[in-house]
Amino acid sequence: MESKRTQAERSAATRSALVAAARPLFTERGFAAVGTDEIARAAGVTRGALYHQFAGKEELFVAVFEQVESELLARLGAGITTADTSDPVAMLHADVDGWLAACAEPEVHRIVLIEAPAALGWERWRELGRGYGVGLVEAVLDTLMDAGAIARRPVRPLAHVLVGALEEAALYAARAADRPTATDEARQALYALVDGLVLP
Amino acid sequence: MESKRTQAERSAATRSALVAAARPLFTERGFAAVGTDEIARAAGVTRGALYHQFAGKEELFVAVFEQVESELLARLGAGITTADTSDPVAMLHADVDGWLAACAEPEVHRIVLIEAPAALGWERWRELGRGYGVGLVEAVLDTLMDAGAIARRPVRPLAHVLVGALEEAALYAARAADRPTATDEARQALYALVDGLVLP
DNA sequence: GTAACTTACGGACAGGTTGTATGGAAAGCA
DNA sequence: TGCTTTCCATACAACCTGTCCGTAAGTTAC
Repeated sequence: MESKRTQAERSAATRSALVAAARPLFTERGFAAVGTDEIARAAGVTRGALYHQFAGKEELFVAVFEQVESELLARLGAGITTADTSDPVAMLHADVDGWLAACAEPEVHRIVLIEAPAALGWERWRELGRGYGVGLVEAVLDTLMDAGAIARRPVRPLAHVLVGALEEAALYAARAADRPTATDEARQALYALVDGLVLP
Repeated sequence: MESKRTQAERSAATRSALVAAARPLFTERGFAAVGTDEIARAAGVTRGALYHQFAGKEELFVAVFEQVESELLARLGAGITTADTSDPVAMLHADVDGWLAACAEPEVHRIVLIEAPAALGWERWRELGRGYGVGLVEAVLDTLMDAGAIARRPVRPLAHVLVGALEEAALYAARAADRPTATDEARQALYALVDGLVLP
């Protein structure tokens, strides 16, 4: 019976139902264009439940954002930790490829790259993202600097700049009319950029 | 007398008053957080005038965006056209410096980099920006490719990726607690990136 | 110059949105 | 079982956007 559910289970079910309902709506129409009533109805509850579980619409968006980000991180992290540093160019290229492949999903580029910075503000977006994308790039750079493959320099700013390049490349590729061609163009541009970092 | 103003003058005055009023409001609080009534009152008119002059709030934002962008372009273009291609590294570094200096203004990074992609959608943002930032970077790259300073490759994707890096660097620098240090870190990171493009 | 017409603007209205307050149902605890 | 706390639905208040209509200012025709 449903009656035997514990409070924690009830809350968790409602929260995940709301996040699951909001996720495709935010992906397709953006944060501002979709209302809380539509989300609640899609989740099979009312706005009352939404405002009980989340401080507001923005906090619900944060939950969606973190879900997408953590999935993205898990996906990229798996490919990165298995690389070896003896061929830094190949390693960097593999990372670029993994990123572009992941960003082919509309969820990532719409929620993570488009809506989040405006809905949350750039500062909070970056703060949340530090543990994700930027942190990952920092780890890669740090590994390669330790291995002597690229010049030692402050990691964080370089990681930020690279993340900016990666994000823009992903958007360029994802929104183009001829997506395969654009993806390849973006890939080559990123290759050119990261190859320049590797010491001869 | 006011009575002798022509219709075109009246419209132009109202439009520029609205844009001038909206610009600092959007800069400080963002597109979504400031209402049309507040803008109209700050401009000394009513919402009726706003909706007569602009199709909607979004179109007013576009007018603000284009004003900021065109000022930015004029500022950067002046420094770029006077450079010479004999020293490509110095030329690229000068461009980077000019960009970072321009983005120190809150108007640029808030309106152009944060609000615009979400308020207008990434596609329209990019479309409007093609004539501005991306176009400028394309011009620089094209010049250097013609001069043989960097390898010939598709210009547009590389320009996009670089613009992404430039934008993220500007945001990183502008929002840091210790801005001078962060600006220098961002500058060095961008130098490392663009230096890697220059042929030996 | 004035009459007919177009453009610019102010005020009021309808529709929809977020966030809150209130009441009841379900679960935890004694 | 009785009492408290948590969870959720409904109703409500305060917005905000976009539209409608009336009026005033400017333009054109006669």
